[in-house]
Amino acid sequence: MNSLHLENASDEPLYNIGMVARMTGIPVATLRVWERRYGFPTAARTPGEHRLFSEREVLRLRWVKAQVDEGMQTSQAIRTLQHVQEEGRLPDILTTPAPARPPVSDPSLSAFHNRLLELLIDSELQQADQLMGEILTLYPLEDLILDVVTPTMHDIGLAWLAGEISVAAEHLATNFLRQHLLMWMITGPAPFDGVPPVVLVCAPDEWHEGSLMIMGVLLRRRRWPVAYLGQSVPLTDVAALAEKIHTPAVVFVSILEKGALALQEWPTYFPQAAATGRPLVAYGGQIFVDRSDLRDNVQGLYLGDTLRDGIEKLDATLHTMFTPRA
Amino acid sequence: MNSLHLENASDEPLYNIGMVARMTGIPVATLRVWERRYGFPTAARTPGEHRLFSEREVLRLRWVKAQVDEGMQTSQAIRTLQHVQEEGRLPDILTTPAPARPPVSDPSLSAFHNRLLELLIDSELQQADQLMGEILTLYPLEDLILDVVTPTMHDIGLAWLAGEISVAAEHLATNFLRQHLLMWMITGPAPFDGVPPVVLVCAPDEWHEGSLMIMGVLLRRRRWPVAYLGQSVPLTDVAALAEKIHTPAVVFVSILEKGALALQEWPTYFPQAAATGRPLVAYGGQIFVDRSDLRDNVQGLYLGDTLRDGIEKLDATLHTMFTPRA
DNA sequence: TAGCTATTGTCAATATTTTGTATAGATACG
DNA sequence: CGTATCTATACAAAATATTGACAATAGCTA
Repeated sequence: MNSLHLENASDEPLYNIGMVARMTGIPVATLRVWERRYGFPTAARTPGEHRLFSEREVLRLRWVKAQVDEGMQTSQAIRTLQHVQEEGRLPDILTTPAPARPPVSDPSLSAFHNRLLELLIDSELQQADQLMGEILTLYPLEDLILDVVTPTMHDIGLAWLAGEISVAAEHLATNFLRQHLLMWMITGPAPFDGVPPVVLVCAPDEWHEGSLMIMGVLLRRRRWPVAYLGQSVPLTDVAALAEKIHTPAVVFVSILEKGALALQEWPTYFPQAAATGRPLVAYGGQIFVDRSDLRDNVQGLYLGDTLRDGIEKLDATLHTMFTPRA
Repeated sequence: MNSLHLENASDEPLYNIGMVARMTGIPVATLRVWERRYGFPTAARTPGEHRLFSEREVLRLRWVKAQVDEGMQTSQAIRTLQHVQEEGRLPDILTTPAPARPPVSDPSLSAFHNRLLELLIDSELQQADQLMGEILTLYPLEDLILDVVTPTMHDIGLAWLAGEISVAAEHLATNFLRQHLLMWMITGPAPFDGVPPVVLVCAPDEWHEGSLMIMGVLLRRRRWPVAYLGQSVPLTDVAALAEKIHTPAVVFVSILEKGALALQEWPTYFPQAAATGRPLVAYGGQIFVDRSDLRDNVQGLYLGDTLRDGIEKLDATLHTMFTPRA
C-alpha cells in the first residue's frame, strides 16, 4: 500500500497566521478580515484561540491571491473558489501561470503515478479524478502529463498485455485518460491569433494515439492551435488537408515499424514541404527510439527520444519559423 | 485574462460589474444603462445592492455584443435574445431577411446544424468552436447535443460514405466532435454523491461509439456518474466490472446486427441482473429501431427509438430505482 | 434640404458599499 | 518578560449605485 495520504496531510493544522502571511504574501490583518467578512480562510484554533492553517488552506489562499493580483475582486475570487469547489471543478491552475513552480523531477510525482495506476486498475474513477485535481493544485499540467499520465498509460498497456487486467478495466482506464487528454487539448490558454492549427496525425497503418494526444495537449498548452486527426490517415489526404488549412506544421507519430516505413514516402505527397521546409514536417515515436536506423530514411525534423525533448524541439522550431502575435 | 469555459456556464452569481466589463469589453456605464432601459442583463445583488453576474449572463452579453458589432441595433439584439430564450423561436424580424444587412447569424437550431457541418467539412475548427460557443449562449447543452451535434455526426458519416470528403477531413471533424463530447462527459454539475458510476459500453463487436458517447454526456449532465468503456468489450468482462464497482446500471448500444444478436446472451453473464433487475441493464441503438424483431430476444430495458426518449427513460428509471442524495 | 424624434453611449453628482489597513487593549505563546 | 496573536473599532481609498442630463447618429417627415 502506497503511503501517500495527501488529503490527511494537507488538512492538518500546521501554520500560524504569521507563517501563512509570509508564505502567501497576504498581510496578517487581511487574513483576519477575510475570515470575518467572507468565512474564508477557515482555520483550526489552539486552546488559546490562535489560528492554525492547513497546507490545503494555504493553497487555496495562493489561488485567491493569484486571482486578486490579476484584477479580480476579493469577494468575487472567494465566491468563485467556493463555487468551483462545490461543482467539483478544478480551479484553473491551467489558465493562471503556476506560482513558484516546484522542481521538475519531484520524487512525489512518481508516487502519484503509482497511486493513479492503482486507482485506475481498481476502476476507482472518482478517486482518480480527485487525485488528478490534487496533483494539479501542486504541479503544472505539463508535469502531470509527462510524469504521471504518460507512465500510467504505458503501465496500463503493459498490464493488459500481461493479462493482468480485464479488457473492461483496460478500456475504462484508457478512456479515462483519453478523456482528460482530449479535454486538455481543447481547453486552456487562448491559442495564438491568426495561426492555423498544427496537424497531428498517426503514421499510416498506425492505431496507437497515446503519445500523439500528449503532443497535442502540450502543443495546445503552449498556445499553438491543434488539428487532431488521430489514427491512421492516408498521406494523400493529410497532404491535401495541410495545404488547405495552410498549417504551419504536420506532426507524425509512429510506434510500429510499418508506420515508420510508410513515413519514408511522405516527400512524394508533400513535394512542396520537402523542398521548401514549409510547412514543417516533424516525426517521432517509440519505433524511432528503438531503431535509430529508421530515422535515416525519413526526412523532416526528428523530435527526439522523449516527449519532453519533442515538445521543446517542436515549440522552439515553430517559434523560429513563425512569430505569432498574441 | 479569465477564460470562461463556455460549456459549463452556470447561473451562479459570481462576477461584479467591473469584471464583467473587462470580460465582455462593454463599459460599466453601458451595462447599467442596458439594464435600466431593456431589463437586460439581469444580475443578482449583494446585500449592498452591488450587481453580481452569472457566467451565463456573461455569455449572453458576449452574444449581444457580437451582434451589435455586426451592425444590429442594441435593442433589437436584446429583443432577439429574449425572444429566443422565452419561446425557442425566432422573431419575425429575423425570419424576414433584412435588406442589405451584413449577415447576422441565424439563431435556429437546424440552421446551426447546417452551419456546423459546413465548417467542419471545410476544416474550419476555430470557427466551429466559436459557433458552438454561440449556440451555448442561446440554448442549453442538451439541445446543442441532440439537435446539432448528433445530426452533424450523422451527416459527416454519410458524407464520408459517399466519398464527398477525405479521410483526413472526416477524422478531423469526428475528433473535433468526439473531443467535445468526451469533455462534456467529465465536466459539468457535481455528480450525485455516493452513487457508483453507470457503465456505458458498446455491444460486443460494435465499434461505433457516437450515440454511446452522447448517452454518456446526457447522463452526466443529469448528475449520474459515468464509467465509459466505449468500443467492444467482452460480456464477461463487463459483468465482472459491473459487479466490482456495484454499478446501478449497464447501458449497451448497438448499431449493427451482430452486436444486437450478441446482446441476447447477456443474461448468461449477468444471471443476478437478469433475475433481480439489479443492476439495471438497458440497451438501445439504431439497429433496434430498424429491426424491432431484434428487441424481442433481448432482455432488459429498451431505451426507445430516439436519444431523447432514451435519456428520459433511463433517467426516470434510475430515479425510481435509486434516490441519490445531492 | 431642414427639422423633428427615437436610439444610444457617455458623463456628472452624490450616496453607499467594499476593502485593506491601522489602532488599542487584552490574552497567549515560548 | 518580550513577542505574537486575539477581538473590536475606526478610517480612507476605490468601486459601485442611482439619477438625470447631454451629444452623436440614424431614420423619418414636411
